[in-house]
Amino acid sequence: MISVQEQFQIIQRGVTEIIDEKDLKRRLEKSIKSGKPLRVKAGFDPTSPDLHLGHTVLLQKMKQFQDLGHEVVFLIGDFTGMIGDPTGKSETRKSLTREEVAVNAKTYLEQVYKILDKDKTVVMFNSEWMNKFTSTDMINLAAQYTVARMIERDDFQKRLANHLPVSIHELLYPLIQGYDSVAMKADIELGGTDQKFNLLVGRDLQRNHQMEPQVILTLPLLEGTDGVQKMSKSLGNSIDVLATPHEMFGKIMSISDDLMWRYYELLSALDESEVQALRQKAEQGAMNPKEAKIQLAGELVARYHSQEWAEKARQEFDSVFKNKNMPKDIPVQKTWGAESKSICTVLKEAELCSSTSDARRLVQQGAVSLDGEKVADVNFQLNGNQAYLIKVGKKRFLQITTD
RNA sequence: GGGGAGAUUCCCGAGUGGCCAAAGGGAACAGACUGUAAAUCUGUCGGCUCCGCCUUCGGAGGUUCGAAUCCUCCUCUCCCCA
Repeated sequence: MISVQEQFQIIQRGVTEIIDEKDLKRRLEKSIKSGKPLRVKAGFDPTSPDLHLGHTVLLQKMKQFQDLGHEVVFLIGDFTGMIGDPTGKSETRKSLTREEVAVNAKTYLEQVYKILDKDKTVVMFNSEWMNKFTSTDMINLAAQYTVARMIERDDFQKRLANHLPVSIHELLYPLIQGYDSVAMKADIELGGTDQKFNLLVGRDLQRNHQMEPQVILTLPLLEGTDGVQKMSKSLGNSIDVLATPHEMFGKIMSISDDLMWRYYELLSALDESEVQALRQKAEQGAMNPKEAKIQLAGELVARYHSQEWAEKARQEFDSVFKNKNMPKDIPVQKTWGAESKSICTVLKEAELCSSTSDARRLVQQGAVSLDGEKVADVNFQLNGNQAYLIKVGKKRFLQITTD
């Protein structure tokens, strides 16, 4: 059994805040003595079923707990998902239907096991206990918190200050999340820094239920590819865990140099000191930052696919962007009939651009080429029954074949 | 219940009768450059049979030669009073 100190070292790494450290150590000690693992809770909203790198910061931490022999509970907020967590939202989220939630939860789990140990993971749904909740129970729960305390929360404060709506049911969200901790007797709860308030409510409610309050661990939020907002599917700045090797590699290569270091810090398995060393080298010009980025992209692709794919993705990237070759897996489409079609029509029909107008603009900007020749004329006609290689911008390709 | 403010193109946000497909910023896309799809600079950014036409400014009507801008009703939101 690993000692308290050693466990603490591992747990504490990369964590923003631990409330409360002493509690955590005490509980670890108790766990070692009794041989009873701690129950670690992390809740997920089944709203956006695609797991991205932002989620993995938390999942990696969960994995560490698993490796330390604790019981990790992946809690799917299928009940709360119908409310929609107001955290960090500038507006009320739309509620999901039961069916949507169910489908999303399933998709979610499939992806989670890319990181967590499937056999060791306990999955719970909070509808398990929340569906049994009566209106009376709900009122009793709501009675345990005051409005003043609830709207202390940052998100509510901001929205209130900006004259944006806050619905009553949103105030219930932190309460239900907190009650989950009571229902499942959580020892520890993990969450992003934006979850701090909700996690604290869990402690309060546990106390009210004569339980020892859970220890809470907050983890930093990963910024999306834009480098500013937190990674989220709905903001379109995410890198999905299920992204293809090429896509994942490419997206990581496209982040800014500054952001790369942040990704190193939060995602890489490298030690802090190793990252520091790398950073120094790059900043002193002893190493091209591009190399550091390639290394990072390779590491992550290898983690979610394989070493082999990482290598392939790197070669492909070099080939396409460094040596300006054509990518290998160009989408192929059969030619149409005998009649000729204008270039813009072809681009639009092949969904290489969103509209004919868009196609015209691209042609006018010199972004479109045909068999390596730039197309300058918006009305350029392509013959039917003829093979072509179309390129739009740097990354959109289409091969038209005759057979 | 009473009084006031507001809903604008992907997002934020100007615009209060024609000069508005609608300022500015962000995102996105393209071009140049480059160490890469970084940074920087430039351009584009409703649709179409594209130098012209069509459809947008919460919804439905109306006034007007002409409305995102004025009027009426409706939906939603915020603030103040009770």
